[in-house]
Parts: sequence; C-alpha cells; structure tokens
Amino acid sequence: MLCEVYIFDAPYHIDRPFDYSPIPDAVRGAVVRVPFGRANKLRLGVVTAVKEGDAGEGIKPVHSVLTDRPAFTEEMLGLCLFLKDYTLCTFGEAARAILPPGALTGSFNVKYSKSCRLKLTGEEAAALLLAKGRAGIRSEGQRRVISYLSDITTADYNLVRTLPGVTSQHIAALAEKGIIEIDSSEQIRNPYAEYARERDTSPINLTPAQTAAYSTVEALYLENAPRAALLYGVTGSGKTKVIMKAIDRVIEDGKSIIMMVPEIALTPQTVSIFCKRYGERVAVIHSSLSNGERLDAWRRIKRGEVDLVIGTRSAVFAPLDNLGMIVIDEEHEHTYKSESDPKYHARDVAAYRAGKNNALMLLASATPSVESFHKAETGKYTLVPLRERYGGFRLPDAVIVDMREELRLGNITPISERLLHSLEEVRDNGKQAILFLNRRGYNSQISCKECGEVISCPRCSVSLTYHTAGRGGKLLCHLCGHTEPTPRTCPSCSADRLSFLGFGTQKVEGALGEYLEDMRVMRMDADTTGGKQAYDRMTDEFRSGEYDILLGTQMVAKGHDFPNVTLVGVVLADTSLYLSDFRASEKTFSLLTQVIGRAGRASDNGVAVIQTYSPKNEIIRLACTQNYDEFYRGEIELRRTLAYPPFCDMVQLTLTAENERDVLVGATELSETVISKLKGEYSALPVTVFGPFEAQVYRVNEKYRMRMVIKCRLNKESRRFFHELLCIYAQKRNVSLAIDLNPLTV
DNA sequence: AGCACGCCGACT
DNA sequence: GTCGGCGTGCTC
Repeated sequence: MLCEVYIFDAPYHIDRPFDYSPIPDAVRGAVVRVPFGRANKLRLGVVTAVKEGDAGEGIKPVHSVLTDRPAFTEEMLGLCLFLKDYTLCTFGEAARAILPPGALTGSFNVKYSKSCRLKLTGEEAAALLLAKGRAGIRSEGQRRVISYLSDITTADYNLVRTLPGVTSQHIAALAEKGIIEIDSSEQIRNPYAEYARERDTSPINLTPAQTAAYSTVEALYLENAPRAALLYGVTGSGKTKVIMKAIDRVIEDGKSIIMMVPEIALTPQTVSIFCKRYGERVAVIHSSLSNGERLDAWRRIKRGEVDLVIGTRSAVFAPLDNLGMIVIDEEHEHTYKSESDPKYHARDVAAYRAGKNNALMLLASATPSVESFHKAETGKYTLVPLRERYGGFRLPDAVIVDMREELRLGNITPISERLLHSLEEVRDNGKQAILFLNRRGYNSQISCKECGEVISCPRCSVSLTYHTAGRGGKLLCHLCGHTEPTPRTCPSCSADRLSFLGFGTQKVEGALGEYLEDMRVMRMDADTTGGKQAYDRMTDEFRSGEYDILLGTQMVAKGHDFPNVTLVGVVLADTSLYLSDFRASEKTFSLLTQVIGRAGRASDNGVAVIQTYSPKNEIIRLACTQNYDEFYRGEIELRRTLAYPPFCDMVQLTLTAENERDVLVGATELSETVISKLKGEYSALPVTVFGPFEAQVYRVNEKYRMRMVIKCRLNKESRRFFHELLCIYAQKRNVSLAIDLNPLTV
C-alpha cells in the first residue's frame, strides 16, 4: 500500500501528491509529517489517498501522524482540490484559506486556549510574598509568571507562556505547587454571546409580495438538490425578512446555514438581529477576531454547536455538517473576491459547496452584479424579484447639480448653493443629513505651479494626499501608508508656488464648518474609524442625534437605518466614473443607488442632491431613479459588444520584481512565452492578448509591476496553459508571476 | 522553497 | 593548493 501526500509548504511547480509507504493511522485526511528532499527534512502534509502499490526504490515511509489536530474531512479535501484547480494555487494555500490561522503550523492542542488563573487565597498570598521577598526560592521565570498574574488575576495560557524567560515548565511547576491553577476547560470566547441574552424570536410577518418571494425560495430549497437563486430586492423591499424566513425554514428542517455579509463592521444591525433571533447557535466570523476567537468559533461549528454562521468571505469555508443553504447578502460587493492567494470568489466556492451538499445558494442584492443577473436571465439561477417597497418607503427626490455651472458662478467650494440650501432646510427642520464623498484626506494632489512637479510617494507611483492631522498637516500615501511632513516649497525646483488640488472628506468638513457653523458634523472615514468599536460608537452617536451631518466615504453608504435622515448629498459623483476599469459603470451605479437609498425613509420626504461635473451622464441619471433594469439592459449590451464578462473570462498576469530592469526584461520574456505557447501547443485556444503594460500603479512598496491581460474562456485546457506559465515562473529568481482569474478590477 | 551538487576568484 | 560565490536541478 502507498499513501499519497500533499506537502503544505510546497512551491507551485512541485505541488502534487508524493507517494510514501504508510504507517498505522495514516488514512485519507490524516495530517502527517513526512521526510522530504535530499536532507529528509520533516514537513507537514496531508494524506489525500491510500492506494495499492509497492514501496519501490526511493519511496520513504511516513514519519508520523499528528493526532492532536483534526484530520481533513472529505469535504475539506474536496474544497482544497477544488480551490487548487480553480484558482491555480497550491494545496497548502488552499488548506490555509479553509482552516483558521495557525491551525496547520501553530500548536493545535487544547493548550491553545487554556487560561492560567492565580488563586488569591491567604496561603498563596503568603507564597507570593515569599516569592517577592526571598530570591532563589523560585526561578526567575516562575517569579515573572506570578508578577504578571498578580496584576490581572487570570490570563490566557499562551500569553503567559510567551512572556520573556517563561517556559511551560515554569507554569507547570507553579501549578503543581498550587500557586496558580491551570483552568484546562476550554474557554470558549463568543464575543456575540451578549446578544443571546436578549432573545427576539418574534414571528416574521411578510407582505404578500414578500410571501411570494419566500415561497419561491422555499420551493427551491425543498428540491434538495444543487440550486441557486438571485433575490433581487429593490431598496426598501424587505429582503432581509425574506432571508430570515428562509433561515427559519432551514433550521426547522434540522440543517445549517452560512450567511455571508460584505463586512461585519458595516452591518452591525444585521448581525445583532440574527444573533438575537438564533441565540447561542450562531457563530460570527470576521476579520477583527483574534486567532484564538477564530479557532474557538471554528471548533464550536465543528462540534455541531452552531446552526448559523454569519461572516465575511472566509465564512464560506465554515465546517458545518448538513449544510442546507448559503446566503450571500449584497452579492455584488467586491469584498467577496479574495485579493491574495488563493484568489477565490466566495460566490464560486458557495456554488461548489451547495453542489456537494444539495444545498441552496441564495444571492441577494438591490443592484446585482451584471454577471449574476445575466445568470438569472439565462436560467442558471432562479430570479426571485422583490420590486415592491413596503411600509410607506418611498424614494427620495433626486436633484442633479452641475458643478461646472457652480464654478462658472464663482463658487469654488465643494458645496453647491443647492446642497447648502438643502442642508439649511435639514437644520431648520431638526433633521439629519448624510454626505458622501469617496475620497479621504484634505487635498488629493499637491503640485508645483512653477515646474509642474506632483509630489508622489517615494515607495509607490501615486501622488501623496494632504491630511490636516497634526500641526501643519502631513502628506500620506493611501497605498503603503508612507507619511512625510508637508513641504513649504517645491522639493524639485524650490519655488514657493505649491498648489493643493482635488478635495477629500477633510476639506469638505472644513467647508461645512465655515458655512454651517451651527451644524454638528461627524466625519467618518478610514482616518477616524480605528476599528469596529469606533465605527459602532460613531453610528450610534449619529443615530441618537448628537450630530446633524454624517460626512464620510463608502462606509456611510452601507446597511444602516437612520430614521431621521431626510437628505443625502453626493459631494462628487464622478470619482469612480472614469476609471479605466470595464466595471466602472457598475461600481458607480451600485454605490450611488445605495447612497441615494439612504434618504428614502417612511414618513418624511427625502431629498438626494447629486453633485457632478457630468450632469448628462446616463449612469448617474439611472441611479437617481434607482432604475437597475435599464442600467442592466445597457450594460449587458455593452459587455456583449465589447466581449467582456460574462461573455468571456479575463485573466490578469502580474509580473513583480524589486529591480526595474528585471521586470521589464521579464515582461518581454513572459509575452514571448505566452505568444509562442499560443501559436504552438495551445493554438486551438481562442484568446485575445493585451500587454505587457505597466500596472495602473506601476510601483508599490518599492516593487515594480508589469501586467498582461488575456481574454479567453476558462476551461480545462486554458487552465492548463496558465498552470504551465506558473510552473515556469515559480522557478525564476528575480521576478515572480501572479495570476488572477477574473479579477474584479482590470 | 530548501538544499544539494558543481565549476571559477581571493585567501591561509 | 582550499574556502566559497550562487547557477541549475531535484524533491516520493
């Protein structure tokens, strides 16, 4: 018999199963150590098959089976191989994506989340004094543990163990003497447990339209076969209620659910509603969990203590048994595509898992991605439309303001007369306003009027943004975070003629303070929200009326109910309109639609003021009336004519090097390789090749990047072509090649 | 990726 | 005469 073993840290070109002679327990899915390479260095891997065969020449035996960590289940193995195949990553990269961090390489035993506790009984207090008073009785390491714990009483085992000069022996010795107690019961940290105490299981009352949508979803679910539905629910149609009803139904059936949201921090209300409804059988997974918390959540799921997993992209891998449904809320959001290897789209992984589990994949959005809507149109997904707004919800009246005209009239501020007037109305009526501008900082560019020099980042090829933080302000790179003081004169020609161009949220904040000094403005962007707590606090403060205007970037557009908001202002609608990306229109439309929808609430007449330099732009006009159907019609025809997704696949090749000459030479070589392969072995592949050209941002973090883009149809054959390219480049020294299949920005 | 083997310059 | 430069090639 022979074991096939995948090594976890294998480079791309050798990532294949290797044969080893088995030892007991080396079964399919077992995590093993195997000798590898000339030096027989022990490496971690997983057994993917046990097969007939003799241990011939050169076959080494498996060294050991790691029994302290869970073996890979059939579904996990399948997912790894699926990811490897479909994103062209290594087995190890796939395994790392589907497991919680540290699970493969870190310690994966119970000690991981053990907690150390110091008991403060009289006896031990005396022992403590002894420890402090008489050196030599205990080792230095033990004294460190005691002094650390004496302040805080209890601490995580791993935290204590990683103190300088402290080993697990020190901790064990103290425990043996009874000075500390090691609480060996696993501490399950569930940061959302508080919600479980305020249970809200009130029945869900659906309108007739919602009932109809729900019935379609339920019927699909009951087919108990791989199914996909697109719940296309316009703003205010109550699609969350339909989703909840569906979740109730699946749970009632004894099955489990994954519900994905774009970003937990931006949807605290959604999360709290679900936690209150389903109590302790919910696990929440998101990016700001600590590794320990993540592992705890993963274990709870694995032990079958969870029916509903709510989380961001990686939640699609949650190890639920008996999966009945996977929901992807706001399915058009770009956060569902991973930017690092494996570069998977959660939608595709969800479709794979739904297929394996005979489950329903339910996509939901008010502005579906063109790809998904096209699949619904052509019958691959079942379209579940929810077009009726309920509860008196009405769309705001939208006004488009021509900013060119404002300039002509001499208004050089970022706030038009019309918007100023609307803000004053809001103030006089005691209401609230949201202002949206997709650009942070104060000025986006500083250039010299004398020599034309634009101040740019020393590490990246983008201009620095002026921020007002600190005295005199500073210049910040939005790509790598580099900062430098603001120069008084041009660093190139020393002329005293620097001009500050383009405005961001900080500048608008300043302008508001000048013209509407009696209105309280809360600015919310990446610079003012340091983490989830700050974000929650700020939205709470705004909702409770402590501020009149919420001014911010994308994050003010998402998932919040602010009942007192009657005005939404888009300070500049053009920022994403003229990107070279073929998805620019789609992005602009969905963002504007979302923002404008924020002013559409029940009782009051909402107003949306859209400022733009392109008042005739079709996309902006359609967003004002929330006319997705017409937007889609136009966009899909454009994509068809120009042969863009969903009518083809796009593949982006990125060549990176520290040395500029290497990247340029490398790009020429890459192009030659691509072309010769396409003329030779792969001449039957229909493709269009673009490039090589410099990446949009040529230099990032002191590395140079060249790109090629290939339009093709992804299938077995074309994947094999890209696989071969990666194998060639995995062996090169000065350059590295990354391949992104269907990237979200091209 | 590692880690070997393998052929050419400045050191005891 | 050797120590060591990193170029190429392999990993069950």
